[in-house]
Amino acid sequence: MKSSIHALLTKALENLVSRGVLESVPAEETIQVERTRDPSHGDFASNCAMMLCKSAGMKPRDLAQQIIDSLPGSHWIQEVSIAGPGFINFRFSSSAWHAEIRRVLEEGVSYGTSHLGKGKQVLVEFVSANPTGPLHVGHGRHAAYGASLANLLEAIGYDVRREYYVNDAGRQMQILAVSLWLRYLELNKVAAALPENAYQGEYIIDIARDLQAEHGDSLVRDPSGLPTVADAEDKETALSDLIAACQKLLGEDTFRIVQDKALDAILSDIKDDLSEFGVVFDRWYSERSLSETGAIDRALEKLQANNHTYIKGGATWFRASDLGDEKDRVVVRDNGQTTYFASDIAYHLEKRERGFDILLDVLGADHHGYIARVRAGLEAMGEPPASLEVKLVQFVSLFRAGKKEQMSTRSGQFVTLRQLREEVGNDAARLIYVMRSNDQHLDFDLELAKSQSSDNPVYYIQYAHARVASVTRQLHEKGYRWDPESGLSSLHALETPHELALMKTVTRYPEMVETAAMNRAPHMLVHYLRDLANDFHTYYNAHQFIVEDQALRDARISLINTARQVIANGLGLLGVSAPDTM
RNA sequence: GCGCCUGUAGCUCAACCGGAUAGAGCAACGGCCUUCUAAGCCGUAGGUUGCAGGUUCGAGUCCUGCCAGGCGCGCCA
Repeated sequence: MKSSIHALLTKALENLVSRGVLESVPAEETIQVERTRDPSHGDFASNCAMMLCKSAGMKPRDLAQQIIDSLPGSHWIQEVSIAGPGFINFRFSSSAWHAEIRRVLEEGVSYGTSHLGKGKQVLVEFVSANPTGPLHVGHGRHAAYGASLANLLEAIGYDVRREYYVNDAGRQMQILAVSLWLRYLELNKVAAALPENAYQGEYIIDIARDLQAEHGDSLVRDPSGLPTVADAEDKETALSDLIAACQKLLGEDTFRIVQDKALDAILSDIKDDLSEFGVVFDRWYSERSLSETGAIDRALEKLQANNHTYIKGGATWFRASDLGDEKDRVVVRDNGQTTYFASDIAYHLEKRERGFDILLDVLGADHHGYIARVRAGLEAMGEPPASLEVKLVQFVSLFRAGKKEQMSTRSGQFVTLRQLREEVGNDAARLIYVMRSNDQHLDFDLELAKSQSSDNPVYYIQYAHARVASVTRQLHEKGYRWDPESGLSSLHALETPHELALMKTVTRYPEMVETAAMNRAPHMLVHYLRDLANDFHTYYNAHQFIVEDQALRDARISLINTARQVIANGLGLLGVSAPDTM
């Protein structure tokens, strides 16, 4: 509906250009059309006269009048007027609303989808948590946000792929391997201290048990010669020494067996967890594979070929500061190993090589330092830096009975995503996670999420859906049958304020999907669905749907079914179920 | 010290690239179940949008400077 006004305005402006009133038709995005907040202003408003008055050398209201005079006729438009400083207000005829309501029922599950993003490929990378332990509640927010965002982008026509970058290389994996092996020694009654800065979590013991079942005591070695971490001044360095000593003691192949055991166990747990949460990925991209496939070498060669590197102190540096980063970055250490950053830009280069137009990364707020350097990397490799789009997700604080819970992965003290899901349910978790803007800290209150009350928006929205289903059941019990065609041709019978309001909210859905997707803001959809549910509940309380008059009954049932359809579609994009009974 | 995010009703938050009178929920108070699910609805009350300037027809939104909170600034990943 919005786009039809947009089209009318564009036509009018073209007419004015041909008559010499305006110099040129402005760019598409400068012609803004918005829903009005106040119904007395009509249904839609445009500020284009105010935007263009300066270049036209006219007063805004005079230009607005000229634009109105140049509008092509349309039987959808009932009234056009000038208001305030120069707004052009449009009011749709009831037949226009009825046509849109018909569309909802005809298009069904695909109502709200569009082709805005057609032909563009987007790679949404999200979660990408280190596979060193189970996902916790913070990762859950990334999962819910990324999945909803990907769904939204898909709904407006983008070709979307979802990817999880698996950090299966590097120091954290080595610490994990050592932690597992020490736990395994424990199970084999060999005394060995687990350093406090190793992974302490209970889940490591479970994996150690598996390792023992598979390998018996064949991986046991005498740990007495290993360095201790506990008394060391610098515990991180001491831990590195311990890693090196373990690698030597076990041998590279055996160490790898232990490490891969930990990786496989944890990764498969993460996969199960996410899949149960309704979050699926097209690909789990191994960091390790980047060096194996030569992607890192390709990236480094590109940097060198474009003269963006230099050698200092035996290391290879990338001149990131030339391209907007705050300092230069090491890509190859003096010991010849490439850095995590080298993998990172190689991964992003590889995404571009696969043909993605938009590289959309969902990252934790603590990663904001990456943006400048990865963009610099892309630019240095000859890729457009703007192709990288980063959405930062702020932290989640978990509250139980008004008390904040502390979390730390290494110490093993955290609430896992799985525990959260079991406690509050997938639906409540998915919705509450995306209810707030991504750059807003989220206070996740467990008691609130569990409460089956109006505090809890998920129930409120689902309840609206269930009520429509319930009305349909009642309808059949009373021996009636809903005739959609009769309902749609009787929509003129719906003229109470509640009915008109619901009609307008329902038909706002396609615009909402578009806005939420373009703003990368699933929370806008949540707020919309709450509004819609509110309009429905209000209507439900004010009027009886199952009435004697067949035309009126069919019209009302048709209308509430469009609300049901839109709620189902919207919740679907958010990964939340739309139950028929509650 | 530098950088990113945040600051809106008692609390948790909205406000669609700057739009018309800043909106919801919770909490508080008062009403609505012999009628399709009361997990609901209606009403009342609640604001100098952290502070001070600036930009313009118009600023919660943009710019500058302060104040407060969170996070980040490794040849870690």
